[in-house]
Amino acid sequence: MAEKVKRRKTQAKTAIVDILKQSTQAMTHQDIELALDGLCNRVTIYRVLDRLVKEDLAHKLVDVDGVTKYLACRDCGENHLHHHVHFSCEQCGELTCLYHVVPKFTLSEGYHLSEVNFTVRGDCPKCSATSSAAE
Amino acid sequence: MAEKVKRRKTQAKTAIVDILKQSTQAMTHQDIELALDGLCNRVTIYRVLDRLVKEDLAHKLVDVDGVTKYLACRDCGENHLHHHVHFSCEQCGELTCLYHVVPKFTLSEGYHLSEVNFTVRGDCPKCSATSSAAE
DNA sequence: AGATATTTGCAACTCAATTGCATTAAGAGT
DNA sequence: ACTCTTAATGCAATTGAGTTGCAAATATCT
Repeated sequence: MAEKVKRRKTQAKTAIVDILKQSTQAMTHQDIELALDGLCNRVTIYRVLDRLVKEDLAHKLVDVDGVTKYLACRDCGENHLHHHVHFSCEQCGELTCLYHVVPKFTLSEGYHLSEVNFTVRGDCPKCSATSSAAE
Repeated sequence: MAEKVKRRKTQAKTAIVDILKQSTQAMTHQDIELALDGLCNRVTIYRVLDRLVKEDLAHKLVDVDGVTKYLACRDCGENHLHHHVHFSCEQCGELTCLYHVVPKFTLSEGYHLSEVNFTVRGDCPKCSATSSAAE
């Protein structure tokens, strides 16, 4: 069932992993394409990202507004799940992980959990500090 | 700032509201188009749905996999926010509201919350009952 | 019924993401 | 170092969701 595929270390893959690791927030395909500055084709980026997700080197997550973003696996440790809150700032658009904020909830009998996606929208500390004068 | 627009009760709007109200789960644009069976144009559905969301008659929400779905406003009461958990079944693909499951969490200082999207993936009671024999 | 502005249909368009296929290049074996 | 196998890439074309501009239709008010 589990297909064994030999992965290769390529220029594109290395570059994309580096870019993701350097970013503190989730990046869109476009962000990555821009950062790569023509190093490889658009399609290759999609394919590399898919592979990274399969290899548990990156997370793929969807923002509140439906935008797909990627994030390097970092503090995930053994559980690859994203149990913590993702914060999506309405002003600067940044999507960051609040690793320390883990919501508590209980599912009813019969529900089997496999994956979780908690996204909270609002103003991040930086932006709410800036805009507080305007209110 | 708040534009006052006179809304009209049209055939398409009435039909779409009915369809959404009859469904126990969130529906995609495609689901609705199918249910309408040619009653109106694709574009009209998009526009009606936008209006319904503006009028607080429907919710627009994005599934874990990035698929946009719509849901009739029902038990929302005064707060239109979706603080409860949305459950997305991996097997049957249904997206339902678990109104009684409200996660508890605390944001750090400086974060201002405006909207929340909690989606949990896994197997719903129906599907996990069916597939339990296979394991 | 008539005036007016909302709503609709149509066609064309944008944008993200996918696919097929020929070519390139990892990396394992010799 | 050379060869072989197959993963990875580039390119062009395609799909599918969602949007836009504009003319025609129609709901609502007087």
